[in-house]
Amino acid sequence: MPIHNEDIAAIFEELANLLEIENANPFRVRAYRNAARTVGGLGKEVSELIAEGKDLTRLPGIGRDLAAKIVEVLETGHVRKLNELHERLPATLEDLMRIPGLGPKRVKLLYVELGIETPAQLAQAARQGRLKSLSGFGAKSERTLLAHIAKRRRSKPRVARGTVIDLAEALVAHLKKANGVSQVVVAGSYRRGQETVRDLDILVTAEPTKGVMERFTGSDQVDEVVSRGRTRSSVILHNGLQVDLRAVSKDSFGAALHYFTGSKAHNIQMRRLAQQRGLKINEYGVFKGDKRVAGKTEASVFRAVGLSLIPPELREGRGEIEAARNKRLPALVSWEDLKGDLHAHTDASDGRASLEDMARAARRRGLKYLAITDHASAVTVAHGLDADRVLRQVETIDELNGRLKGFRVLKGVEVDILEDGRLYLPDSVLGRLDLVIGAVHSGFELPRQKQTDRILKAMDHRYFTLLAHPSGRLLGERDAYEVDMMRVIRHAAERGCYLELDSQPKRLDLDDNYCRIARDEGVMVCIDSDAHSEQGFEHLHLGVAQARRGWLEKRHVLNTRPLRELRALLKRTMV
DNA sequence: GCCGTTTTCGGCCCGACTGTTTTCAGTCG
Repeated sequence: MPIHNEDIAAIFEELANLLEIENANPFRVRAYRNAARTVGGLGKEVSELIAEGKDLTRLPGIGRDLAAKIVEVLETGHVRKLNELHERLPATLEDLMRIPGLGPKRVKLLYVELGIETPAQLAQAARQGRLKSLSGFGAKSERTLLAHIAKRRRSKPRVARGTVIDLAEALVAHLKKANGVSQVVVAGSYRRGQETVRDLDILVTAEPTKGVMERFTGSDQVDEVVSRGRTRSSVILHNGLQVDLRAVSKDSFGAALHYFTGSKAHNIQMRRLAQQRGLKINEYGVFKGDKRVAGKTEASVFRAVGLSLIPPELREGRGEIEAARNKRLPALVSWEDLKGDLHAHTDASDGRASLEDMARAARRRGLKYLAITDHASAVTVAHGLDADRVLRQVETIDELNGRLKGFRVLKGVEVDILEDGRLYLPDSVLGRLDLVIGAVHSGFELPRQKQTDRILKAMDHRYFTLLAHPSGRLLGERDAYEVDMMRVIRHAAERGCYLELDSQPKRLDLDDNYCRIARDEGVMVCIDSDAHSEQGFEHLHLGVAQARRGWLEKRHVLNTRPLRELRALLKRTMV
């Protein structure tokens, strides 16, 4: 059973929780939390870094002790330190910690004074009115804890960012109508373009703040008001999503926007940097003593600590501050850079619009070319094309290109990679096309080695150009299949083929980490819509955000090239 | 437990809101 970074992060997080309950040095606790965040947010598997001979103590927040514990987990699957703690504290205390309103101090009190170890025991004690005997607990605590347990409102699952965009924009429009409001921005992981979000953080400038707070907590979308203050309120919507609102003055807007955009790791690094320069950063500004020296704009905050503005998508504490300091920030790819789209479907397979309608919709979006890549598949649910129908579509495209001005439809196919690595269509057909996208649509359960070999073999095919949605994951629905992505990326580099970044809200596949690795390994990424309708091209915005999170510049993205250059790149040099 | 153009000790990011208090601890982001 391979140990993944998330497993190590979970162990460190549990160590932090249990140590906190034991009243350990809070900075020691924080060290475990920082390490969990570092390992969890790492692009590569730690096991891989070790295999490459990298020194783990060079990772931020990882020193000798924690590096040794990481190795211990990888080698044995557990950490002795955690086992020791479990001899004194039941593992189920973690479940209690996840109940809103319960932290280490109160969990410890519950356990030591009342012997409560599980949420069920807590509920029973609350119903019997026994919690009131503890200092810090009252009748209100008993009621709210019971409600939380009944609703099972634990840590909420993350949802795909693409599925909350409409909601976020509706909330912004709603708040803009409140009295005294001038600016409304969704900050947080949403603004950083993260593929999934746990909640929405909305920042407003308002004077006074009363009107906007009332309008926010009184919205008919709100199921429950968690907290309501003068500058900060928190609600849970009917769909379960938590939304936090923060109001600041205009003078603090930049500092607050920076602070609430995060990420946490980025903010901590920024504050350390400020400290080193004798400055203090909080959400109201950058301060030298009592004097505010910056804060009206985000740029002013960065400038105050000697940095140029770091785009939100990079603010993950993955080296962006160092890059800014060295004036080596990437010039990130943007929506305007995209010249075309190499992955779209028509009603010939599982799309909803005709070939011509799709082409015209792409042109309306400002694109110069579009590859039609219907499914060629044994999977009948997608109405896959067979060889004859592919060839007939080739003729239709030739005819359409004769009529379209200033736009080119490319002939392609999304062909199934069979379990043995062969492609579903014969060379006689594939050779007639401008590009061939290979995709895994079956055999998700193959073991890692077989899955990897299967994909590598497909990439060796003389007509293979692009690997579609390389991991196969569906956010919130299906995990990625087991595959050695490093070998896939390196093989793409050797064979001169490309990797797709599929922009579908639930795919966003490649993910940001592998985009960055592809960049480092010299493999170009293609940001595709995988559109199944005329509206599907909108999703390219999501793909661009993901690419930016992966530090990709225009030159790293295949479909930023004009048609002539693209054609040259699609001609495989290796055979 | 980590970390170092004020180094190997003595610091460690910062503030708002709630409930239970009577001046604040605990939790959260």
